Formats: sequence, structure tokens, C-alpha cells
Amino acid sequence: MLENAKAVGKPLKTIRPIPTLEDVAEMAAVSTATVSRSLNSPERVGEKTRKRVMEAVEKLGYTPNFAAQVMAAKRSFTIGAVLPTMENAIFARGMQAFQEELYHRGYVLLVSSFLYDPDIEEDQIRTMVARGADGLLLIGHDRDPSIYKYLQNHNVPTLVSWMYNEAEPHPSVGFDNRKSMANLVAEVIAKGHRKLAAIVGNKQHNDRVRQRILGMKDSLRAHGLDTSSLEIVETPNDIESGGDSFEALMSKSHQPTAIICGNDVLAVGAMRRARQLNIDVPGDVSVTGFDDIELAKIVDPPLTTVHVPHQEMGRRAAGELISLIKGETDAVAVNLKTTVKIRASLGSPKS
Amino acid sequence: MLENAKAVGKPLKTIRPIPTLEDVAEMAAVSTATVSRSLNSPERVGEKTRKRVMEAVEKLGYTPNFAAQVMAAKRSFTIGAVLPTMENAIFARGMQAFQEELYHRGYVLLVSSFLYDPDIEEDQIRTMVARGADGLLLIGHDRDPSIYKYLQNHNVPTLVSWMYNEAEPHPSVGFDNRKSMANLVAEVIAKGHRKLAAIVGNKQHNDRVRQRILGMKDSLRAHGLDTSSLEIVETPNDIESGGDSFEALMSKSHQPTAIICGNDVLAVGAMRRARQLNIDVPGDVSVTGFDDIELAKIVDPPLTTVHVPHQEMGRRAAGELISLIKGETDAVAVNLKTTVKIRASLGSPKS
DNA sequence: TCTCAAGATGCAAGCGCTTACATTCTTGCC
DNA sequence: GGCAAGAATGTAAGCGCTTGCATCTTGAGA
Repeated sequence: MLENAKAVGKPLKTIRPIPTLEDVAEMAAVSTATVSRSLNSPERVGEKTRKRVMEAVEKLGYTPNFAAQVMAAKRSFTIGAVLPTMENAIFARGMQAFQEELYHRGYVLLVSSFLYDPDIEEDQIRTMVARGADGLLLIGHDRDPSIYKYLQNHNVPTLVSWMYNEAEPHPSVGFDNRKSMANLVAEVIAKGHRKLAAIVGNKQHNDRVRQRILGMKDSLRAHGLDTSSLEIVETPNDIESGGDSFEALMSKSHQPTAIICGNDVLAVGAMRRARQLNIDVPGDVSVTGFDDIELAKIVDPPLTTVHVPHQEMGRRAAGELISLIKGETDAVAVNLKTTVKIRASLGSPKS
Repeated sequence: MLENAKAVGKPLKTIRPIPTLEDVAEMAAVSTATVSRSLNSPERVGEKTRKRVMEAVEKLGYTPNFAAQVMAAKRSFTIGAVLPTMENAIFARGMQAFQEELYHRGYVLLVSSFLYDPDIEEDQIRTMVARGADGLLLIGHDRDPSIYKYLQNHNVPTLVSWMYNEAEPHPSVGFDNRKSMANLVAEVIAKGHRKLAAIVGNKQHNDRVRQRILGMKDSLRAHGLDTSSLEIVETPNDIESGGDSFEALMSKSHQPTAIICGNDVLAVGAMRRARQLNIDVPGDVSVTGFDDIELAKIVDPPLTTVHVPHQEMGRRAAGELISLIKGETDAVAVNLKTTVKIRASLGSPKS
């Protein structure tokens, strides 16, 4: 993977070399140990000494060398996040909150995205570990067990997010995708819909999608409806594909009266296509989403969806992961509450 | 050596300690130097030796220790990006492309966001440098000169993005905010609008905003209009604030016929509020944005805006930054092309 | 068979920092 | 004033890897 770095000579030598601990020590006339302590555990150093050291630090513009710190102390204050993509607003938001919280606690965030390719994901996880990440944030539980073993061998605490599933053993901060979707579908059924169809993202390697599908079926079953009749279209996660799938579903003879989308992006795609095709939402067909991204409130009509507390999730994830790293916690499984947001895209079926 | 691993009484669960170069060397019966070379410059090692080494690497599941590599080799294959926020789709997109390109070239991305606070930004820049980032990506040119000096002292190549401005000395990959905005406003004027107003983000510490404002004025002037009459409202960068500002502008006695927004987010906020207030766009007032995020095409009516090639910008930025790091380039100033997208939110003023 | 360059490999000196342990200096107290 | 317990500081051993330089092979040419 690594391109060999060409050992090209750097343009110029720095005029003033970067100061090291030793330079500071010399200027303050103390040992490097004292400087290190002044910086990391000030209470263990005499007051005037510390002050002298700090002045030297200031004067030299000293910044500790991170790699050296990591090597010597065996912790990096770095946390890695390996995401499917940063492009989807839900991840962007969650990460923003995650990063803010990390920053406040003195950690730095290393991110990478694997575009839903499990091989790339694995590679990126290994890279993060090799880089000395103190902990990792992953999305969803579904991955090869060898990866979890690897993580355990290397003693890297890992938190799974975006999912809460009590059946899974790994620490997590998430929400119940299945139940949330079931709640939403219950509302759809309550409106009188009996002919449902679904548009979802690729369910391979994606337990969130699978859970949501299960949730739909749970709800159908709970209301005495036949789950096998639920037509499910799997498609890439973008607006255009959502539109295509919508069109495909609506051109069948047995048209659904409500289309449940696996997330808001697909739903927005469906609604846009509906408008282009002159299909009225919710008059001709109702559409629902999942996530409650900004877009959901802005489209016309506003989208019925499941509100997920992305920011809170990011924040909590940061907190719990750090606890895990510090050994303050053993395991956690935080289940955040989602709420169904009924908006105008959901109506009653034409009788 | 290995015995050391369990020396301290830590809650150590690792069954098999993490293998080091030395372990590999021992198993392959060669020196650590040879192992290192097998990994980093294979051509300098005999074929069978290399093969033996690779087998040992495989068998032990060896992954090089990053911090040690950085210390010894003085390069980290890490690039830092310091952004205003990841929440705005424009940065999320650009970063996605940036990160993908970096990944392909064997680099890793360290990100942080400073929420438009220059002090936090400075802190984060220093952190990145201390962490051994080989290069940095910053947004916009506007920051204290001491920061650039610091970066230069530490010999950290830095690329400025989101801006192209030939007056600025730093390498950059961006676009001409001023001219782009001027082009857009020219279209607005061409539609017959004479009473314009603007809603923009906070212009302090943000040269993109300032450039865009200049662009508006350029265009007014070019068409013989009075620039001083352009009312400009400064507001935080979110949908709600965009709406508030819109309402404020429309409730004045001297109502504008077109409102130029500094970006799409503000424009969408304005349009949403317009709908709530029963003000027709573009019937009663035209609205324009900037960036052409997904949202722009989805709102109703679709938003007239300036299309910025965010992904290309991210990709190019990654490429140029790496060239800079490798010393293949001295300086660059890439000016990407933007295009005005005329959509239904722009109409002619009521006569 | 001998020579010697080129190629392959090994040796060992760091890189800048943390920290266990050793040493020295202060105190408080009798 | 003397002494022991702490507090303050110093000493130095690594952390795991890269790389300049030294050493050893090898094989072609003489």
C-alpha cells in the first residue's frame, strides 16, 4: 500500500533547528527528567524550577515530539475512526461531535473511510493500530471475527457505534435500528397502508440495513400482515439510485401505497423522482426516510422519518471510548432513544 | 527483550505480545537491518532472504510500529487537515475526496475542526505539527503570519485550499471566490434586478466571505450600480440564521428584489423562511446561493448558485500537497473553474 | 587460481522522550 | 543540633525502527 517515499532532499535546512527536551533542560539548567515532569506532572516539581522550565519552553517555542512521546509512554492520545463514508451527513455530523469531544479531552482524531468495502476497512483498521491509536471507533458490528481478535491482541479498545444490539458482545453506543424502524412502520400501517415496499442500501456487510429490514417485517407481522409480500429493492446509497428504485417500484402493476426508505438520502431521491414523474406525495404514495438529516425538514413535503441523535451519539461515543481506554469501564452498551417524526410525506392511502 | 513486555503489573491481557522487528529478524535469522530493508526497499535485499523475511512477517503477523518509524525516519505519511467544521457538506465532500486520494498514495489523514475560532485553529495546527504531520491542509489564507513562520521553521509544507488568490504567497488549490461571485451577481443584474441585498457568514477571519462580498460589489460597479446601497447582513452559518436574516431584510421598508447569499446553507434557510412567510420565490424575491451542494438541487424551487468542484479540489489538493512534501514541486497555485448554475430561484423582478 | 567490484548483510548509533530507581536536599521534631 | 521522612532532582535504560558505514560473499575477468 505504501508508496515508497523518494528520499528527496528537503529544500532547505531549518534555520533554527527544532528544540528538543534537552535544549530546554540545558537552558533551564536542569535534567531532561525534570523538564518532562514539569510538563506532564507539574505537582512533582518545585515551584521555581517549574517556572524556570516553563520560561525556557516559552522562549524556545518548544513543542514535544509526538512520536517520541508515543514510543516512550506507549500511548498516543489518538483515536481512530473508520467509517463507511464521510459524505453522508449522518456520519459527518456524528464525527463533528465526536471530534469536538475528543479535542476537549485532549485526544486527536484519525479518520478514514472505506466506501463499504470490508477489505479496505480491515486494512484501515490495521493502519490505525499500527499508528498507535489508543482506541478505535467502528460503525456497526458486522465484520470478520479475526479483526476483533486482532484488536484484542493488540489491546486496542474498540467501540462500535450506530448500532445497539444486545446480542452483540462489543461495547457500543448506538440505537436500536430494528425497533426504530418497526416504530416508524407501525405509524405507516396506522395510517391505513397495507401495500408497502422498501428501498434500502446494500445489506451485505451492513448490519444497520439488515436490522432495519427486520424491523419493517416485525411491524408487518405484529399487525397481521404478510411479510413475504413486502417488496424490497436494494440499491446504492445515493439520491439518484433512490429515484431509480422508486421509479421501478411505481411502474409495477401492483403499486405500493407507501414506500419505506432505509434512510433519508434514498427517500429524498424517491421524492424528487416522484415530482419529476408527476406522482403526488403523499397523495399517490407516501414516502418515509430514516435518520432525520437536515434535508428531511427541507424537502417538500417534509419527510416522515426516524430522528437519530447523531450528535449525542458522537459525543457519548467519545466519552465512553475514552473511559474504555483509561480502564475506567469494562464494557458499555448505550442505547440512545430515537423518535419517529411524522411529517407531511406520510398520508393515508387513496381508498 | 520479550520478557520486558510483562514486566509491569498492568492489567495486561495480551496473550501474545506484539511482535517487533527484532522478533522477525530472529525468526528469519537475519539482522533487523535486513528486515527493515526487506520491507522498505526490497530491491536491496537478496531474493531468498527477502522471502524468508516475508514469511516470518506473515507468520508473526508483524506490523511496524508507527511511532518508531516516525522517530527513526522522520516522516510520518500523515497529513493534517484543519477545517472550520466538518458539518457543512462542502467540507465533508472535499475531505472525502482528499482522504481517498491520500489513501491511494499511502498517506493517512488527521482531521480537526476549529469552529471558526482562530485560537483553536492555531492550537490544532501546532498539534498536527507536533504529531509529525508531513504536510498540512488549511482553508483560506487568512491567519496570523506567525503561524506561517512556525510552519516554515518546522519545515512542514502547507497547502491552502478553498481559495485562489494570486496576491497570496502560499501554495494553494482553490477557486476564485471573488470572480465567481461577481459572475453570479452579473446574472442577477442581467435579470433586471437593481435592489440587491446580501446574507453572508461572519467575515472576520474568513477571507472566502470577504472575497465574495468584494465580488458582489465588483459586479455592481461594473454595471454602474451603487455599491454602498447593497445591504449586507452578517450571520452565523446555519439554516436558521439564514432564515432570520432573510426575514429581517424583507421586513424593511426598502425591500430588495434579490437576495444574494454567501452560501447554499444560508440560501436554503432564506427560502424555507420565505415559504413560511408566504413570500414567493422567485415571484416576490429571488434568492441565490454559493457552492452547489446537494441541497441546492433539491429545494423547491431549485437554487441558483455557483457550482464549486469540491471533489476535484480535494483530490487535487491531496496530489499537490504530496508533491510539495516530496519536494517535487516548489509552489503551486491551482485555480479551479466554477460555473454559475441558473435555476428557478432566480427570476425577474416584479415591475 | 587470483583479484576486485558489486551486491548482500550486519553493526550500532541514534531519533526525543518517559520513568524506575538512585541521589541529594529540605523539613519538622525531639 | 541531629535525624529521618519526604520532596525534589538527576541518572540512565530503554521504546522499535532506520541507515551510514563496515564487513563479507560472489563471480567474472585476467
